[in-house]
Amino acid sequence: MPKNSSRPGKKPSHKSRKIHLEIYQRLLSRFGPRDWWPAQAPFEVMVGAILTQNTSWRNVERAINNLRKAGALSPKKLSEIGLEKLEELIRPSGYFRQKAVRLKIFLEFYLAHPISGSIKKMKKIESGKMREMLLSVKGIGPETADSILLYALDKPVFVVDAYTRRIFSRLGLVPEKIGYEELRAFFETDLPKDAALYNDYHAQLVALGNQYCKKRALCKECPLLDFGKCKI
DNA sequence: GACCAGGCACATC
DNA sequence: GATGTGCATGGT
Repeated sequence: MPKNSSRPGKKPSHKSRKIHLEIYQRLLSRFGPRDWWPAQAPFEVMVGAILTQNTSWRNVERAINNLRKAGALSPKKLSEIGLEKLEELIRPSGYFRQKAVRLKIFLEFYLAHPISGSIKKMKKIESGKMREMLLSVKGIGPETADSILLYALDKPVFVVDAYTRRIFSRLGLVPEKIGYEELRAFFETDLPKDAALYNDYHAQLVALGNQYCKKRALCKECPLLDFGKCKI
């Protein structure tokens, strides 16, 4: 099987599905529907997915606002803008030199055949194939690729991030050093292939992570504290 | 002032 | 294959 495109062929387990749905319901009743990246144009979501690499969303918003104010938040404008100007605009998101280059490389990919700058064309490409294509772009790793697939293209791909790993390993449901693909399969194997569910579930986990599951434990009032056996 | 945040590529062993 | 390192701003 090609690298990164496989889904381990584990049989779905009703028990784990039940655990997921119970966790999700609990988060949903605490945080309400997260409505993540709802009104944003898919292209903005893709830019945000790159800018948010290892960075708080607050800082990404500043960078995106700068791009918007400069009229640079379109594929054409963004590809025309100079590298130094782009660096200046996205500076608040951190790693600005790296990210400016990554955005430029991504734009080349996005504007060239077979996508030709069309979200519609991207959506038509089969999910696994699109994932492979995204992963072949320098600067796009698994989480960024999956964020684009799920939040920009509505593909049912579960996004795994640092919070996901921390939360589920602290709950004792997965090993602390579980790999990205393995953790993704932990969700995708046992849940229906439902982009809306994956979208909100992941957003709920980030909400939980932000408030109650930072590196330094913030467990007080965590809605999952009594769930399973949290190790903290 | 130290630590952390919605990663990734690359070097080294 | 696993582990370490550089990249950088802004909040706590």
